[in-house]
Amino acid sequence: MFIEIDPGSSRPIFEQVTDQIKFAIAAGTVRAEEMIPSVRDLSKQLAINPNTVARAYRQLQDEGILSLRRGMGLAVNEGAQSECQRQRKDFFQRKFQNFLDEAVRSRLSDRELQEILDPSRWDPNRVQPIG
Amino acid sequence: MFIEIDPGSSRPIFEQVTDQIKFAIAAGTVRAEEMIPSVRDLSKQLAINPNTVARAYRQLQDEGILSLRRGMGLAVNEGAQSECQRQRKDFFQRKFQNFLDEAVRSRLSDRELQEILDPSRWDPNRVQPIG
DNA sequence: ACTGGTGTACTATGTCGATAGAACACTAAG
DNA sequence: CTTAGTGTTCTATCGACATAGTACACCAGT
Repeated sequence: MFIEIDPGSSRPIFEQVTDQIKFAIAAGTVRAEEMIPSVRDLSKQLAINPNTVARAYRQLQDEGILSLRRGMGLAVNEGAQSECQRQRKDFFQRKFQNFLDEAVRSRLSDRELQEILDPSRWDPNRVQPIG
Repeated sequence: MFIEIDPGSSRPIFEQVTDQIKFAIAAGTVRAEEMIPSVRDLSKQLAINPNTVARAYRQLQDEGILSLRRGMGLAVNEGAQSECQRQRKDFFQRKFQNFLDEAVRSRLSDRELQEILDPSRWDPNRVQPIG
């Protein structure tokens, strides 16, 4: 499981963890019935506090994504992948809509918006999927 | 000057204020040599603490966007509009690039991304410019 | 001079995210 | 049984953000 954390982001770290674990499940990096990294392992890998990871794990249990195997760790639930795929799609849908809304509210010109969204200006090599 | 604050956002309120004032200057809602609302007026209008507004104003002075008229208030500087337009363009450019990067990193499929970005699915009436 | 309106500075309080460290109950493996 | 590794819970501390309230120096208008 490969996760990246941005400490400078205004988004809380524990939410970044829950997001990225959901995305990993949606992508099939971890499949149903498989175990996810332990609280202590992931906290060392990401150089963050174990409590922060534990908080993310607790929330994923509350959402029904993960289930506790006592003494073993946490496992991905059966229907989790399709659920995470739905949430991922919704996550980016909402994010892009917020982007458009804010652009309109700040009176960004159509010409400027078109330039920003122009696919021919994207850099497909700037970022690569993790894993 | 019309500004909207989202108290639930993880982005600090004082940064939301600086952003929106820059956007208002970029849009020409307030022009050079004009005064912006007083600390106390804007804090009442937005229902936030005067100290929060003061912090935003102080930062805008440090950036050279506003200038102090002692006893009067703060005025928009001469070259502020073009500067704010540059920053606004850059702000949304960066925001959209982050959106794309995060989508790629989470392995969102090209088909899903295309659906989200499809202009024919936008709702042009959902949001209106402020002012 | 006086009043009222500017921005600014300061202390105190509360919330929230994050860290640090300890302790607990549970279980697999030796 | 012992050991080591699970997740969980708790207290304490820190920093950033926001609020509340007060005080100050400055200036326009009357």
